[in-house]
Amino acid sequence: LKETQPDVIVVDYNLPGHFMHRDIQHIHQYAPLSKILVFSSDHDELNIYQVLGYGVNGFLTKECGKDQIIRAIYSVAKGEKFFCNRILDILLDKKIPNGAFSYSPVALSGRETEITKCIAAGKKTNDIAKEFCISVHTVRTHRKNIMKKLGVRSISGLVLYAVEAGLVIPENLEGEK
Amino acid sequence: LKETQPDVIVVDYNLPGHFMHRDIQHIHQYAPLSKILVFSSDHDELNIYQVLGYGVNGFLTKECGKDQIIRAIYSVAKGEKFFCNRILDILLDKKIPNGAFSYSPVALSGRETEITKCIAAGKKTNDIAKEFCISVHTVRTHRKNIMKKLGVRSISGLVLYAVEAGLVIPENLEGEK
DNA sequence: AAAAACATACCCCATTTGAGGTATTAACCT
DNA sequence: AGGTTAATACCTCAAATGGGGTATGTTTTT
Repeated sequence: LKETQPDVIVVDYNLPGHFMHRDIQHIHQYAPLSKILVFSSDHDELNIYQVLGYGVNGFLTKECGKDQIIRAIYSVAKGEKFFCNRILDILLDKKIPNGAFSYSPVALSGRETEITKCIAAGKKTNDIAKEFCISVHTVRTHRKNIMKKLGVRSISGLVLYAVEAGLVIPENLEGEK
Repeated sequence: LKETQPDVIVVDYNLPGHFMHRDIQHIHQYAPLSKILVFSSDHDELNIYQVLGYGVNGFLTKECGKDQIIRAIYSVAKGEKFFCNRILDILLDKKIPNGAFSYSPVALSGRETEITKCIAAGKKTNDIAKEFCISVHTVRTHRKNIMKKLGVRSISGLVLYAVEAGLVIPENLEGEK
């Protein structure tokens, strides 16, 4: 592999005794210039996310038609990315809950939303109270109402909601250090 | 629009005085069977996420070549999804930080990772101790070490890290109710 | 063989959460 | 005028957190 440096590598992982999803990463390391097109029927989303994270250029599932497979290979070779519908659905439905419908089964009030953001950003009740010039009690009351509305029993749940609702972008972790 | 119900609708939003990104949602409502191909040079990622969340079938940016645009229209008409590289990069880089490189400036040990997952999933220290059959003290120690490694001072920060690292999927909030 | 990392367990203590309340004021809806 | 929601503020109390330690045994690395 190191010598050949192919234009496109088509990998089918999760075949018993063959490549595992972890190996994709190694392929990427040994042949960094090659385009990687994954072709797998993996159904484990975490696996799929991980593989996508390795920097592959395309991902097809076994449900794809021949036509699509051929187009995928050409597209990937050209430097484009090619993900089949199932993968895109995972990416969109699961990771982009920002669409109005998907995160508003419960509606937080304006104030509640602001406070949710702060909590998710790791701010302490005290700091939030200062920031908005209101009493700690008020912040606590808001938080309780929020958690009740969301049906969540911990900060963790609240943060997950905030991420899901797009109130915080995880990468902004920096500010919390 | 309601009468025509076109096969494919190509929308260019964010043109002053024309469609705004919010309108995409309405198009989707009035012509639910039409495929929507968005063509925009929007650079606001939150906007883009939102538009993607509305259920569009394709998204091209102004950097796309003619060839790609044509293929996009045909693909979308066929029921496939078509997103150009820039959009896919946003989706991948921002939402899938699983790549070894992007989340391993610090490396948590195996146990630490497991415990991080649990904490991010909203489990209490007690429950985690029971789950792994270890002492609460141990869990606390692990958590402290984790937080130190991550340079984070709260559960919130820890959860954000977990999301960023792909250890939890935000939508699994359900289990926390 | 020595050093570093991991997993384990315990102590202390001040601060915060979570969960249960109550209450007042303003704004908005009908 | 009467009801609803929002935002504000306060109370109590058990439980959990965060920050600071120490310690021991087992791997893994050097």
